[in-house]
Parts: sequence; structure tokens; C-alpha cells
Amino acid sequence: MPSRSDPVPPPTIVWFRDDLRLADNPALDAAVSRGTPVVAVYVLDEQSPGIRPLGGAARWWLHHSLEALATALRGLRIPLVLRRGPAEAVIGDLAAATGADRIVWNRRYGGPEIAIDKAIKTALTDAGIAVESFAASLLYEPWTLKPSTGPYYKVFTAFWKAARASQHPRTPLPVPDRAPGGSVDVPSDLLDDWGLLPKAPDWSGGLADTWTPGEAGAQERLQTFLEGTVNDYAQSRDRPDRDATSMLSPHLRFGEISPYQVWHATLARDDSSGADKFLSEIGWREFSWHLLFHKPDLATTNIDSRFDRFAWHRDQDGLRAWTNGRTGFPIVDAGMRQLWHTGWMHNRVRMIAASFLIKDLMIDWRDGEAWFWDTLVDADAANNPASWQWVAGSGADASPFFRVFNPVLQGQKFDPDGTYVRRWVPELADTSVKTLHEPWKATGGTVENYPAPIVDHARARQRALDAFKALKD
DNA sequence: TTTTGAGTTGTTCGA
DNA sequence: GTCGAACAACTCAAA
Repeated sequence: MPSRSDPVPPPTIVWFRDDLRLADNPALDAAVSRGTPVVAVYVLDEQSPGIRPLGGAARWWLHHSLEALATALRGLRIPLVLRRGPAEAVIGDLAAATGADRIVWNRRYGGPEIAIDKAIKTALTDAGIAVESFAASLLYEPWTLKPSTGPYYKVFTAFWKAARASQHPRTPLPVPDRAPGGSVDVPSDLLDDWGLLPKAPDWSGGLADTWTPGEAGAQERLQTFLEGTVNDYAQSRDRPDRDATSMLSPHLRFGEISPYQVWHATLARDDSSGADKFLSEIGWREFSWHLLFHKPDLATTNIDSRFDRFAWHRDQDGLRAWTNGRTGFPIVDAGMRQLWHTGWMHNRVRMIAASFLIKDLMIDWRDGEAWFWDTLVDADAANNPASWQWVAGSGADASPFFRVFNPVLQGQKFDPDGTYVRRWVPELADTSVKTLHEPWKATGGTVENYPAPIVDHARARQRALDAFKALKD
């Protein structure tokens, strides 16, 4: 037992970033296991070079997730210090103020984030403070998988095959024990002062109705998914009218749950083809980060540079109709309204909506990516741009240019009863299922309050095929 | 070095 | 109604 006169040992700082959880958190685990006081910090960094500011929906999520994290950490006797500013300065100040002799974090994989972390590591090490980092948010860190030819994987199937053959993901760590109490008392910002929540207008009601940010909410979502439809997942995942997907994406985005936890829980529950399919979606997340690591400007630059000369249409009216969910194509509008209301859109509908923007309207995929970045609760620096480039055909392993989704057929195929459309487009609630996905064919030709289609899809498709075909010359 | 098989998610057309 | 082919080559990754 330490006596009163013992000097307080220097604390360890745990820097939380995209890993807002206690369980399976290697950095936190390492800090607590030292047996000295622990200080946790989260830095809202909107100033370091290259950092992309969070979108509105993500800011809402972050606020609630940090609240949950602070509460959970209190149970471990660890204070969560909130600081705003450029990370290098903030972390340096905090290390000095606390007298910490060690700082730990879980690694990040975006270009600017890697540069920041590297600079901080150098500065702290030079100052005699130990730095240790861990793998926590990816099963396969981007540099650990390399094809026998070429610098990185550009085809998902090969990537995933190599990944699965390389190693089995480690077993998740439990929630650590309580840290020893200490007299570390560090001032913190007030979360409310960060202004992460929307005001005037507060558009977050639909988000609050849909989600429970935080580690407990993430675990609950995983359990619900695993108890339900995993074995049916391969078939049902494409149906936006059913609750057949895990909806774990925002929890994974903020690291409230780790892919290791998802991996092991899924396999413990089920080893069917549904589980396999679900895990391959985890694989797509890994693949996107693999791409971002090797292409840090993924959000701004076409992987296929031929697309640099493509004459995207500057169609403000079209873009506005799309963002507002008023294109006149029910499945597209339903998706865009689901996105606005809940901060999330079903994967199948994301593809349809993205294809419509890019191919039917010929609007730059970056405009769509930016809208999703602002409105999705799950957008991250890798998956959002990688997916948009995939639909555009400019990305790795991309969709061929002649693949143009037909919003009517897609609606009929994946929302056959119209349950999804009726839910999100109330103007169409009473429309017969026969014309629900092409309401311009309804008796009378129009549906009250619902817009006429802003393009003729057949003609738009041909226009897109011609334009994209010309790219290869 | 060269060869070979393969590549998330579609649509349309004609037989 | 159903089915296969065409759509466009090209690049990737492994043998």
C-alpha cells in the first residue's frame, strides 16, 4: 500500500480518437495495466493541416458518444479531458501539465492523421515521454497486406482472400480494471461549449429516434443483429424494406465497437454463409482503409485519372432536387429522405441514389460524397469516398461504366411491396403498388405534391453511356 | 517474363 | 416469361 507521503506517480495519458470504447481498447488496456493514474483525453482538432471537419450528423453523434464515454470512464476512475485545438499543441500542453511519462493511443490511417501522430510521437519522444500505439480499428493494418506484384491491393476479392489467409483476428480484450485513484486534476472544456449539437434549427430529432450513440448502444445493436437475421443476411441485406442489416456502421465509425468484437461475436453465433457474407462487408471496410492509406487523397482525386477530364454537369437544380429527395424517382427520394431524417441510408439505396446522381444527372461524384459526408452518421474518410468512386467507375475495382441502375427496376426488385418508399415518401403512401415506383404512370399522370421525374431515365442512361464511353479514348 | 483467369451489387435486347 | 449475350476492354494478381 502506498503511504500518504509517497509522491504521486506520473500518469499515463490515453488519447482517444476513433475508438470511443472501453472494451477491446488496447491503448486503454495498456495504460490501466501500468498501475499508475490514467488521464484520458479527446481532442477536437479542426485546425491541423489537412484535417477534414466533421459533418453535421457526425458532430451530433460525437457529442453523445463523448458523453457516454465520459460516464463509462468515470466508472474506471479515469477523467476524460476535453480539449479543442491543433492536436500537437494540445497533447504537448497536456503532457507538460500532467507530468505524464507515457502516452498511448490506437492508430489512425488517414494521411493527415498519420502525419500528425508521427510529428507528435517525435516531439514527445524527444521530450523524454514514452509513446506507444496499437492496432485497434482495423483487423488488417494497411501495410500488412501486399500483393506479390504491385504496391497495394486494388481488387477486393484478392485483398480479402489474402487477408483471411494471413492471420486470424486476435481475441478482443475485456474492459480493463479500475485505474488507481490519483490526484491528477486537469481542466477540461465543457462538451456543451463545443457546439456539436444543431440549434436553430435542431434537425436531430430523427437521429435521436434512430440511434443510441456509445458503447452500450453498439453492443445492443450487435446483439440484436446476431439474434435476428444473420443466417438470412446474404439474401435479405439488399432489402431496404426489411431490418436485415446490422446498422453497426456509425458505431464502427466512432470505434464504439471494434471489428475484432464484431468478428468474434459473429463467428461464435453463426458460421453460415450469411455470417460469411456479413464478415465480407467488414472486409470492404478494411479494403477502403487499405485504399485510403495508399491513396490519401481518395476524397478529391479520381483513382482512374481518365476521369479528370470528364465534363461533369454543374447542375445546381439537379443537385438540390437530389439532396432534398425530390427527383421524382421514389426509391431515390425515399433514400435521400431516410438519410436526412436518420443520418443513415440502406446500402442498396445508397448505390441507387449515387448512380442516379452520377449517371442520370452526370453530377460530379465529389458533390455527392460531400453531401453524404455532411449528413451520414457513419461517413468516414475511407469508406465514403471509396464507395462513391466505385459507383462512378473512377475507383479501384470499380463498377463498369455501362452499369447504370434503373431506379424503377431497382425499386420493384428490392422494395417489391413499396413498404420502404411509402415509409419515407408519404405523398406516395396511397399509390397503388403497380405504379408506386413509376408514379408518372398513375391514373391521372401525377400524384399530388410529388414531383414529376426530373429526367427521362432512358435518355439519361444513353447520354451517360455515350459520355462515359468517350472517356477511354 | 509471360500467361491466364478473374473482376460486389446491372440493364437491355433479341431469340 | 425466360435466358444468354452484349455492353469494353483493361487491369490486376498470381502462377
